[in-house]
Amino acid sequence: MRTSTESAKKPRGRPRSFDTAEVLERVRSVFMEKGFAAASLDELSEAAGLNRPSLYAAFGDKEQLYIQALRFYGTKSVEALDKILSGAGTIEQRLAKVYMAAIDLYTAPPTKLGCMIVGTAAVESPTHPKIAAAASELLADIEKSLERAFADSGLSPEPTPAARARMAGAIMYAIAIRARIGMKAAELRAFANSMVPVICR
Amino acid sequence: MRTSTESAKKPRGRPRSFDTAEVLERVRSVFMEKGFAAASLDELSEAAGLNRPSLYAAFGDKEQLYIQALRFYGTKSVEALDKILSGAGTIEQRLAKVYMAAIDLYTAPPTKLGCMIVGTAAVESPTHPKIAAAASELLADIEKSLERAFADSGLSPEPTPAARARMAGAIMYAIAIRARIGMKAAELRAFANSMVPVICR
DNA sequence: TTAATTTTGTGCGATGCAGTACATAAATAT
DNA sequence: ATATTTATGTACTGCATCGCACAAAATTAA
Repeated sequence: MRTSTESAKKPRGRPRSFDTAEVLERVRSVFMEKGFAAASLDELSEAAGLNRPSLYAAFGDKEQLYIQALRFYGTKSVEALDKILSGAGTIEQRLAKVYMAAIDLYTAPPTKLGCMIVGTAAVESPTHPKIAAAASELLADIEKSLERAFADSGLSPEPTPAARARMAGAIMYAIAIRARIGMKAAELRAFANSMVPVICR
Repeated sequence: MRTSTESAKKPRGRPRSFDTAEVLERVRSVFMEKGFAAASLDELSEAAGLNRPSLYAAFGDKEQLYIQALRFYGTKSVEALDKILSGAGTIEQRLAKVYMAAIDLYTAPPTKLGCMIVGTAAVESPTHPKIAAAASELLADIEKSLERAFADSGLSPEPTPAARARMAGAIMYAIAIRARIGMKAAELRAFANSMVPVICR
């Protein structure tokens, strides 16, 4: 919780002209559109609104910058997921709500970019172990959140909460892939809605 | 069916020193490891065993080369899928066999690269519409193959064959993603096996 | 044997890119 | 005020990369 905007004491030198969270958000959108490898530092720094040396000083090299953007995105996503899952309604209703929110996000105009983890981090995993580790950690967090929800929801213990969570996660990843490749939101919604009762049977 | 190796008449000029299928296979492995954007033409031509001008003359630019490698991979995969699905055994047995074969492929040493469509084509889709189209077509072929198998398998018509196919496909994509990010084969197998009865219920 | 045709391979040119040095600016501490 | 510290911005340096030009090689047609 030390993003910026509210630092306790005055930091000594010239103050930064940017907000860390906003820079990560803008950088994230470039990475999500182009992927890690195809995103150039020129594009990234232009989108961020600050120049390369400032980017390097604040975030390190391209890989470190990417990982911070990924964690930023992932943490926010997991929080949103937790919030919906711990809200009101049956587990079916909450899971459907999660999928609808994800689909809205994945297919948001102007271009349907899917999910950053599934859509961009996975490619780099074989060549960038740190990216793979961060992605793997985030997917684990997502499934932990789902597992908690299933554990607390009075469903039959037959498919274990962990198994249901893996399944629900798999459906989410598949939606993200298909969104990025171009499937329409309506089809994705129909698919997701058809899967909810299967997962919660 | 005009790959090479067996051309009817002598083609006039200097004969090619390479086999198209083998070049596509080698190129594919580079693309699968690095992804489209990070794979350099130097790496590709070195792996292919021929130099850049020959690559260009034979396959066009990087994007065209990638698409041909993708189609080559995809077509072979769909054929293998069809073969297993139209083989002997209950639908549960055949689907499990499909997953085991996929997991073997996705986690093959030395590095676990998952599936080319899900693992590398998806990233480029927003910026390369032709890649998106090819990937989308291949995923559709995969699900058509699955749908045929479910339609011919005496399962209850309640979840329609199309719905079962989308579900079975989703599980396969999720396996591919997790393989690429680093999940162990044993875990993937356990997950796949737990999903088979759910899909075939 | 000569011409025509296609592939091969060296090598080049223009561009783009990641990362950094250096001078300038803006703030706090003394 | 002066010094110190941190951030900004211009400009630069190698280096990798893509795509192609051009000449040599290998084959068939005449």
